[in-house]
Amino acid sequence: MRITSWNVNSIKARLEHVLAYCKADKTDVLLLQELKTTDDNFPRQSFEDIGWQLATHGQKTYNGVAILAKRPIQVTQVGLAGDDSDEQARYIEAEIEGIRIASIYLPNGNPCPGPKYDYKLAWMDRLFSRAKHLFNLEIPVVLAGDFNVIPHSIDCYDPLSWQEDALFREETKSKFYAICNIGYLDALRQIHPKGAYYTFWDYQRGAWQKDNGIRIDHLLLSPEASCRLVDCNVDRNPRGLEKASDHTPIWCDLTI
DNA sequence: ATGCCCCCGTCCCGGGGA
Repeated sequence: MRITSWNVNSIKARLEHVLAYCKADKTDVLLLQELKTTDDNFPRQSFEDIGWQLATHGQKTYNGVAILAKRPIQVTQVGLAGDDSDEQARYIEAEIEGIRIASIYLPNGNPCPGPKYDYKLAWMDRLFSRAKHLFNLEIPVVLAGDFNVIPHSIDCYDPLSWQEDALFREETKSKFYAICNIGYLDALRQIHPKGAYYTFWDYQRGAWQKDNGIRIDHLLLSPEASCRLVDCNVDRNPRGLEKASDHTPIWCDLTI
């Protein structure tokens, strides 16, 4: 089973690209981030028409996450627990074919320091709690999405210039490592220990043309999932299309 | 030090993204 994560930067602006991806049979499960629309305005019918099922957690203008699949989706969580005052739509989780799968849009956190960075760190603490809870279920778990974290220097075209950025500073990485250290495996690095596998290129400064990218979209696997991991990679093709998202899909294949 | 580019919306500018 192939599981793919893609920050589409507006589902309405990217609808044709995403539909084409589904129609081309590129994946079995598609996790989306940055829908930038409400559940009511999500183009649900377009996907149902091609036989896909979907669960969305959207909001107006900003954020928004979704889980799309050819198989039945049993939603297990909408929104990230731990702060009742948090109204940002950044987490949805479901069970598909016995695998617990989360679509995650972790806060950016810039400018840093500041309230947005404080929100990012608090959100990461809440994600840690959820990740630990899921880990203890001893089932296959895939935590996937736009983590807005550059894990290591190898994941950045110019690490020095990102040193103090909210995506790469030590406090951010520490909290990301803490989640990994529960026992989750970075699927991309398990399959490809070395080399640049960027998932995001800025629209500005010709970043795509110069391959000035960063790896911030990740697939984290619990032991029950990682023992089934057979392949993982970044699909750079969608980033080169006209009217592309600034992110490109990352996928992993699990046996059965 | 700032903007570049792109998306959104009580919409032609400003907030947010990363």
